[in-house]
Amino acid sequence: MDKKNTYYITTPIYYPSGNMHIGHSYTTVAADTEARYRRLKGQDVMFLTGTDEHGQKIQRKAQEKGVTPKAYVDEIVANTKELWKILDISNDKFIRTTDDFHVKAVQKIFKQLYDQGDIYKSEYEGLYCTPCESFWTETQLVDGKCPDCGRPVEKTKEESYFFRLSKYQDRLIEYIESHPDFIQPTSRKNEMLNNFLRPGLSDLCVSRTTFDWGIPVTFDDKHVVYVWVDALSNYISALGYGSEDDSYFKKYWPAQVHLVGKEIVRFHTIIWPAILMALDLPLPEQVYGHGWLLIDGGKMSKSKGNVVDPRVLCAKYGSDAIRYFLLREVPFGADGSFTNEALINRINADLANDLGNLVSRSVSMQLKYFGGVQPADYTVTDLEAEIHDLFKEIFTKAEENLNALQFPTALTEIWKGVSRLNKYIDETAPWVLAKEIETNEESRKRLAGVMYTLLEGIRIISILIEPFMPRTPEKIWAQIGLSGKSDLTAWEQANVWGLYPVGTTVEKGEALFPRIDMKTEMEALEKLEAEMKKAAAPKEEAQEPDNLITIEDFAKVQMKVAQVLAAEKVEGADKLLKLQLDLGGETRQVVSGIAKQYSPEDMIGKKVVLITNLKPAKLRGIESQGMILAATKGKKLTLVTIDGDIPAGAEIS
RNA sequence: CGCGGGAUGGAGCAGUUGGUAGCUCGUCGGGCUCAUAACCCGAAGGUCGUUGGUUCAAGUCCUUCUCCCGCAACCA
Repeated sequence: MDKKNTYYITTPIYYPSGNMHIGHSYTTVAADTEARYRRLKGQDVMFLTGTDEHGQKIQRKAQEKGVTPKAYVDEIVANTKELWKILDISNDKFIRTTDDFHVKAVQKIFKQLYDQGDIYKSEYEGLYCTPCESFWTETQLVDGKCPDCGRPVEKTKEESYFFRLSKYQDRLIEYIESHPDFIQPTSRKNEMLNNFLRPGLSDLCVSRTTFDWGIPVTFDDKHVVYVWVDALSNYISALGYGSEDDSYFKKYWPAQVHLVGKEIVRFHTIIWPAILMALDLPLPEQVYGHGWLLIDGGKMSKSKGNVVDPRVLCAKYGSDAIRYFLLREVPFGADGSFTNEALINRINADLANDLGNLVSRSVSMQLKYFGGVQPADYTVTDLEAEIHDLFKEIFTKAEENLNALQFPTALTEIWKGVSRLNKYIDETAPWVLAKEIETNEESRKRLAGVMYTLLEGIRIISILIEPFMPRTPEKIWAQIGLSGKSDLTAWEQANVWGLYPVGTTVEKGEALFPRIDMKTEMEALEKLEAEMKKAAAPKEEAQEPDNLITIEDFAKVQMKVAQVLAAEKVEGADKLLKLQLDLGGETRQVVSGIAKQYSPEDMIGKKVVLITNLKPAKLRGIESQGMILAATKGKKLTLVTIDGDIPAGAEIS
C-alpha cells in the first residue's frame, strides 16, 4: 500500500585530495546510524556515499607525485573504503565521479540543459595565474598572489559555459519558504535566504578550459564540466538516472535527506535544487547541515585531522566507542569540539562505568545466585511497573529523536534506562535477598524478579543502541543468552516488556568497554600525535623540491626598513590599516590587513620590513604602495620587525 | 546600522507557549559491596553578559550596550 516505504539518505561525496579525517567520519557515521535505524524499522533503505574525484587540485597533486590523477585517487579511495569498513559504515552504494555510468549521466544532463537553454556559452572573467593555469577568486588569493605558486595573478577572460541560476531564484525562494523543513536546522535557512537568495543570484560557471581532469563536454571538447553539475548529480546518477536502467531512480528519488556539513549547505540548497528544477525533477525532502567538530577551537584541517586519525582511535578503543562519542558529544546541528580528554571521559563514564558495568554486574549476579539460569517463578512490585513505564517512554523518545536526526538526544534518552537500572540494583539490594534464598521462598522469588527486570531492561537497551553501535548488541546478547534469538532482539521488540524467556542462561564474557586510564592514555595519545606531526612535516618538504628559488630570484624582491609615521583604520574594513611609512626620506602609503592584531597607536614608531618594488594596488579604493611583512599562523599574526638600531631606509638582503 | 548564531554554578551544555534555575563531568561528604576502584545518595557552587522597560511574575518578551564565533566584505 504505502509505496513510499523507501528511505534514501546520502552523505556528501568527499574530495579525495588527501585521506579522510574524523570530520568526514562524523558525517558518515551519522548517516550510517540513520540508515541502520530505518532498516531496523523495516524501511527499504538506500544509503549512498562516495568521492568527488575531478578537478584541478587533484590533477596537480597527482602531477607532483608523478602519477595519473586516476591512480592518485584510486589509492585514497581504497583508504576511504577501508576506513568506512573499520567504522562499520553500511552504505548500499559507493559512487565515484570517475565511474562510467556517472560520467555518461553528467554528459547527458549537461547536454540537455544546454539544449533547453539553461546552459549558455559566455566568458568568465577572473584572476588568472598563467604558470599554474588556474583562475582564483579574490578570496582565494594569498597576499594578492596565487595561493599555489605565490606569483602575481592578472585579470583574464576565459570562455566558459554558464548555468542560468538566476532564472530559478524566485522559484527557489518560494520553495524554501513554503517548505519549512527543507533546510535544517532552520538557522541555516535564514542564512541562505538573507545572504544569497534575496540579494540575487548570478549565473554559475559550469565548465573549464584550463584543466582537463574532468568530464568532457560532449559537444565542445575544449571544455570539461566544472564541479557543480558533476558532483551534485551523483545523487541521481548513482540511482541510474540517465542510464538504461533507472529503476532505482524511480524507486528511491527524491531523497529523504542529504546530510551535509554546514559549509556546503549553500550548494545543496541553492545550486542543486536549481539544477533539479531545470531537469524537471522533484527536490530532495530535506538538506540537513550539521555543525563541525572543532579542534583547538578551530576548523578541522588536514594537518589537524591527521593528528586525530580515526583509524588509530578505532584500533585503540573500538569503532563502537568512537561512533558513540561522535554521536553523543556534539549537539547535532551545532558545532562541538573534539578533545582526547572528552573522548576518554565519555568512553569511561557512559560506556565502561554505566553500560558495560551494568551488564557485567547483572550477569555476575545471575550466575552467582541462580547458576546463570533465570528462574520461572518470580515476583514483581510497583517498582518494576514504574520501570516498565520508563522503558516504554524511552522507546518512544528514542524513535522521535532518531526520526529527527537528533542523535545526541536519542542517546541521552536511552541512557536514562541504563542509569535507572543501576539505581534499581541499589534500591533492591540483590545481595541482601541472596542471603536468604535458601530459607525464604519469598526472597528467592523476589530476587528472581529483580534479576528478570535487569536482564529484560538490558535486552531492550541492547536493541536501542544498535543503530549507533552495531557491534555491541551482539556482545551483550552473547552474555545474556540471547544470541541468535532474532525474534527477541528485533527493533519493535524493544517496545515490548517481558520477552526475556525464563530458563535462559547467561554467560560471563569479556568486559564490553574496558575502562581507560586517563593519565597514561593521554600521554600515549600526545606522544603519538607528536610522532605523526614529525612524520608529516618532512614528507611535505620532500614532495615539493621544485619550490626552491635561486639567489637571483630572491634578489628581485627589494625590501627596506620602514618606520611607521602614521596609522589609521580604513573605514568599512575591519582588517585594514592605512599606514604612512618613512623610508629614509621617501614616504609611502601602504594598506595592510593587520587591524585585528594591531591598533593604529601600536603601529606608530614601529620599524617594519617593507617590500618596495611590489606593483601598487588599490584596496578599498586606497592606494597601497608595497607590502609589509608579517608572520601568520591561523589567527595569530605578528609583524616582522628589526632587531637592533638601524635607520629607516636601510636595505634588506 | 551587511547576515546569522552565541554569552546560564570550575568545564561542557538543557531550559518548550513567561510562574520557585536543571543535566553531564569535576570537587567534597556519605552509603553499598553484585560489578570494569565501578554503582547509589547527599552537599557546596550561578546577581542566567550589560542597561532600561512590559508584567502580579522574565533566563524566557521589548530596548541599550559589550564581548565571542561563523558567513559575507576584506587581508599587496
